[in-house]
Amino acid sequence: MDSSVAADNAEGPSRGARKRAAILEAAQQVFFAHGFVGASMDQVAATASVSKQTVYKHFSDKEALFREVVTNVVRVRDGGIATDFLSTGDGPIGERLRSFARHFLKGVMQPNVLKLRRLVIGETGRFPELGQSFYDLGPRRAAQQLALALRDAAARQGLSLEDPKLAAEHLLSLILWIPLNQVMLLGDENSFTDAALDRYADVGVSAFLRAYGFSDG
Amino acid sequence: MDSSVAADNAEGPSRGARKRAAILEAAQQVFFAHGFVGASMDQVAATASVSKQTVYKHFSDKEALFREVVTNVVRVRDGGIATDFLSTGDGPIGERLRSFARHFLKGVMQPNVLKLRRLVIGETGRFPELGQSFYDLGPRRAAQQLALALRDAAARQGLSLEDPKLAAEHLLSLILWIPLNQVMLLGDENSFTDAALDRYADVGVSAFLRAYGFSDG
DNA sequence: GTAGTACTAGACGGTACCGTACCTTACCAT
DNA sequence: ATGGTAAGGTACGGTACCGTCTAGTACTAC
Repeated sequence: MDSSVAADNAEGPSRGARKRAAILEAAQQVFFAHGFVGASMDQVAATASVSKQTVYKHFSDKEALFREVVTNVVRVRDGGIATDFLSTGDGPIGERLRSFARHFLKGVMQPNVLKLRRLVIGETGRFPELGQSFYDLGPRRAAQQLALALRDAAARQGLSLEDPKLAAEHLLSLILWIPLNQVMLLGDENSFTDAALDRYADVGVSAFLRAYGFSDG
Repeated sequence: MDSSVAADNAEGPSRGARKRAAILEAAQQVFFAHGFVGASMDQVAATASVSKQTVYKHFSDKEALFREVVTNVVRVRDGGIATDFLSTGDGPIGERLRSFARHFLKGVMQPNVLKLRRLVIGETGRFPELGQSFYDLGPRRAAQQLALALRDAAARQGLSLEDPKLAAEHLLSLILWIPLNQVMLLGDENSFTDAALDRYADVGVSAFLRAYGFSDG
């Protein structure tokens, strides 16, 4: 009864949309846990508390569901991570970069993002276009935005970066590599405390500032 | 007939050993191409030109074969990549690091190593200990050796690195991240020419030298 | 209330795969 | 040459899974 009230067509998403969302969430969970080949559609249906028929009414087959899951997570993730560096346009460059680095690293190291990355890397052979999407909307976009910001910041200090894109990617390297490589191979999603991640971000930024001649002020 | 002559027990490996090697190689190929779940034992047997019975005579089951394949590749790979930096103990630090970086990056970017990394990352959930092995014998060992070398080199220049391990990992970050992240997600094993890789190695080393105050001489 | 749509539950055909069993064939030592 | 061991070929039991089908049930709209 509650459900029918909640589904009052004034604002609530239609039942179809709700089922669809439940399936997507369940599929995400199952695919993240077992990979594409290891996941079964029965398992997805059971996890979503939905009949298999309904799954196939919303998604034509396993591959389509998988693609939808991945692109969905990429889309959601993308909104949260990359955009809010340029918004903090003022202040000393060191502080701005540290703040960006901490936020970015925390975003990349979220369990779901890690699982997604692992999944995409593992299925690169079967779904090349998903790796492309992930790369374009993740690292590539971040590097581009960062490159612009770095060029401006450098100009404001009277420096000129000869290759802002490279500088941006070096900064990302210094921030991400150590914890990300470790967690990718060792697989424990929760092995880093927030404080440890902040520390990696900070020392990465410091090394970057030294390498590219920014004065920290 | 030739085969029987070649198997003359003076020096040739026994038939069993040869079959075993053929199975391992075939399994490597099949696992690399399709992942653990996606690979079938029939396919392995067929690729090795061996009956399935023989496969199961040498390896108790699919998991054991998989473990053997991975640890085997890790062992082989390990011999080739990390060890020969300390051997070039003399010369200017910039040159030594550049030479190491080029060699190391080329080693890491070999198709088989990339496929192995992708496989290990993808199967971290099912085989955590393989990720551990890969990490210990790969990045971890390299970072440790590199840390020692960097500390010595710094001392020779009158510098003191407060955290040589961190410096080593920053160097590896700068060298590896850009091409490795790209190829992991985009999946084309041959997308970088040797010259492009050398360039990534060189600019990474340069940034490192600037960040850590080494004089290039 | 009633027609129509979305969903549930379970079964099924077809296929693929793991690991084993059975029997035949090639090889090696004596 | 001959017996014994390793390997080949193949079929099989059991299981799991995908995608479909059928039949019955809850919900929505008029």
